[in-house]
Amino acid sequence: MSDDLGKREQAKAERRSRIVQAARDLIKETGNTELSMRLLAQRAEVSLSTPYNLFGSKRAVVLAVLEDERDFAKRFRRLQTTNSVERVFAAHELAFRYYTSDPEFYRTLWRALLSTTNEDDSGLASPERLAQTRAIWHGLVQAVADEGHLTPGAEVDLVLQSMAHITGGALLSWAMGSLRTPQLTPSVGLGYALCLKGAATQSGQRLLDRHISDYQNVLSNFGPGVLLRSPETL
Amino acid sequence: MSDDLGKREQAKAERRSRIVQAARDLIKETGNTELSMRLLAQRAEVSLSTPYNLFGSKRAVVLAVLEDERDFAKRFRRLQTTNSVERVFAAHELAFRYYTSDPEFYRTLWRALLSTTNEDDSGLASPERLAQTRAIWHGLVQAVADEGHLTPGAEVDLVLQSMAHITGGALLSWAMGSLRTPQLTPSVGLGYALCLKGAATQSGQRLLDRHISDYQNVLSNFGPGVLLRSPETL
DNA sequence: CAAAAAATCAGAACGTGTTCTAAGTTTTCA
DNA sequence: TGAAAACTTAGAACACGTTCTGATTTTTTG
Repeated sequence: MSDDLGKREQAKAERRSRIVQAARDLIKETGNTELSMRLLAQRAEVSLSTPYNLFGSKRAVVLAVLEDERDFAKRFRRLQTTNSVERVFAAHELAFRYYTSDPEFYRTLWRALLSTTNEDDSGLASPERLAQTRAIWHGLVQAVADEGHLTPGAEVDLVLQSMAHITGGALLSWAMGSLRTPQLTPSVGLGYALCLKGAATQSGQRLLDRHISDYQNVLSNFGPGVLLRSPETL
Repeated sequence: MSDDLGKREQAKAERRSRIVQAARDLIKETGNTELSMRLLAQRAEVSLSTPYNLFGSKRAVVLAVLEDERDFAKRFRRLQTTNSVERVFAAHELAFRYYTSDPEFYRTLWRALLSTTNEDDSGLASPERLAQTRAIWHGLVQAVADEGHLTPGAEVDLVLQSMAHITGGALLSWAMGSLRTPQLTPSVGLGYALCLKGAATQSGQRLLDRHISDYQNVLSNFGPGVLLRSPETL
């Protein structure tokens, strides 16, 4: 009776979390095997219809698993570094540690997101999460500009967009198997550094050079056996 | 009898091309609607099994449509510009003119490639085509380096990789609806320019600055209504 | 020319995501 | 308390990609 959001809503939330948890467990167990909605329903002890009532599609369920798992914003807050440039790369490494710490899991997740057809536009994350991480990254790069490391003519939003493309492209290659897990973080980091340096002042360029050579060294150590895709993807 | 590759092989090639053509027609007609294998077989006047015998999967058929449609290498050869930097962007605009000239078609194609599960690794293009376009782009960027526009320490292959990620990420956003068609080419071009400038010498930076401001101007004209994704895609 | 090899064919079948219907069950509300 | 609203449920159904079978046709080959 003194429930905050009613008994009905509470039961719904409980089913929701049971579904998300079952989905996560199934992905972690079967790994490569794509999880099926029938199996998921069985595991979560709900009917096949229920996930569709509560989430709308398999894609939405997988997305919920992802958002349940990753709490980038929280971890990000306890990030302290000397200058804005260092903070960008600390955030980057923090973000990608999720993927590299459990590659099988996140690769499956990412693949499931890609494979399910997106009738509307939906994108690859919920609007709220999108806005949140976008705000974080905007703040990070804006700080670089505010500290005088970016050319006044450079538009922060456009640099961010290039960085977003690098992220998406790298994760795509990674999910498809063209990019191996140890290369993922440094490859994206190098891309960030190059883009930023392309918009940087001399002081910024100096700070970025160290990261560029660091990432380059890591990547070069993989030797010529590295699988590379041409810029002309299609 | 005097057939070059036997009557049987010839008939196979004929069926192959009929299937590819039917697939292209169906995509061009129905646009948004994903083409179904049953409809495709009916249209190509073959049985449902035949496309699987000849191509192996729907993904492979779509890929064949793509390679049939795009002949980037051929068009690329008659590209003449003053210096290596200009040639990079001329090639870029040439490559993306395919997509922007028939957005519906290529978006559907690109989506079909993403949606079909890739059990092995296969990537997003056939190995031959991949090697070909990769060779072209490697030559383009290597020329920039050879003309002294790139820092000696910069590794061409790694710059190429960043550019490849930008391409993939942008096309992904575009296919998912986050990036609109008029923004596609300038957005990728800006990314290329930033990455290259990040690895460029002063002479190279001067040449790239013009492209950067050009692309920035185009993109700024779309106003603040631009849909942007954060670097933290997931 | 006849046997053998190769490919296509129609059609059924499997598992998939998703939708729908016709019951049940449980909460809400007057 | 009792009616109404909200949800879940089991189960069938649809279209899809893909695989398989057995019969048929066509090309090669000796």
